[in-house]
Amino acid sequence: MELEEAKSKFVQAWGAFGSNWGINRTMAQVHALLLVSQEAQCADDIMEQLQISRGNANMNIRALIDWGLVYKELKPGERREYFIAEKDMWTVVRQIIIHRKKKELEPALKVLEEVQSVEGEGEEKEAFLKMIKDIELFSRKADILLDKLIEADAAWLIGTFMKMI
Amino acid sequence: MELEEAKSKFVQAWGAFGSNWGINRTMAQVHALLLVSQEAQCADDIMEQLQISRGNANMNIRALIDWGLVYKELKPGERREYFIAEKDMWTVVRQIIIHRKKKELEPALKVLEEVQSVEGEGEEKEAFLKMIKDIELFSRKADILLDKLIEADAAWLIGTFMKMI
DNA sequence: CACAACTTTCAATTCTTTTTGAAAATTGAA
DNA sequence: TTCAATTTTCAAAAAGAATTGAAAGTTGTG
Repeated sequence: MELEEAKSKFVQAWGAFGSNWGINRTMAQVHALLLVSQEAQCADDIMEQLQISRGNANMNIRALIDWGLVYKELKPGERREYFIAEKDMWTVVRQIIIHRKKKELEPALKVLEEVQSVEGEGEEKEAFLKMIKDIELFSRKADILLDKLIEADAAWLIGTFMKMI
Repeated sequence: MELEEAKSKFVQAWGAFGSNWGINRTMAQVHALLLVSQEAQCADDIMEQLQISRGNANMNIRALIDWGLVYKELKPGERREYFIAEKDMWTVVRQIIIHRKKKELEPALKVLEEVQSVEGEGEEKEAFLKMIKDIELFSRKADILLDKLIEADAAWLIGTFMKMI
């Protein structure tokens, strides 16, 4: 396989992979492209390589910067912005955890709390409350675990992982 | 809050939550509905409560059965099929892990292996290979960890969790 | 076998999300 | 300040995913 073919295959696969996990396909592709690019790329480079429009490129680059997965790189004497990906995988995963936890797990916990304010009594209500509390317990564990992961460094992570298995 | 209101709120929220994680909204809603239903429900019950068509209900019930999250319950002397949700949260999570791991993590690992067969030499190729191997290493760790989780029982899980934090 | 009760399928439709592209805004240099 | 280079915005269009509903299929009973 040629290098360019391999890169392209990786970019495509990463895009498909991302879209199954609730991450926009193009966003995942831009990220993958920057991961396998040695040089910082500008908007036009990305547009050309992925065959996407300027607006699309811009939106997804912004989102990636917002997620902490991509950085701007300014070249002296150039107006144009260049972009590079965060290449440390543990940092990448950590940033994704931070973002998705805030956007999805925390609101879910909020709903679980809210619906516990259900009134009245009876077997039906008790069964409902038990189920909700069960889910909440599980989610809180996940929440705490993710917090630990976020603040952990790679070495600790590997160590814990080894002990676990 | 009324019990019915609370149930409905939970069902809606669970649906939205699911769709952010690459799980069809209706599938998540059907699952949530069955989770908070004391009695087994038939297709018509589900159609009515979620206001969805027969085809939609059928497809998503099948998918849930396929994922191991819902079971059929046959009542003596009745043709009609009734459905109940798996209510043990750890089993629910485990089933989801099994399903998504097979559908997404394993194919990703396959791509990561494939693109390593890149030919030629040079700095660019080496950098690409390093990045891919890095991602593969990480993914393999996740793969092993998930396997452990799948075979773990709830008690072991809690224990490991406690040690971890 | 014939029938009614129920389930499954799938082409057409609807809904949702993503993408485009041109206009507006911003920026830095002269 | 003006201008050209560049980035950002956003309404409209396109693409993609989910849903409908009616027809076809299946199943158990008499």
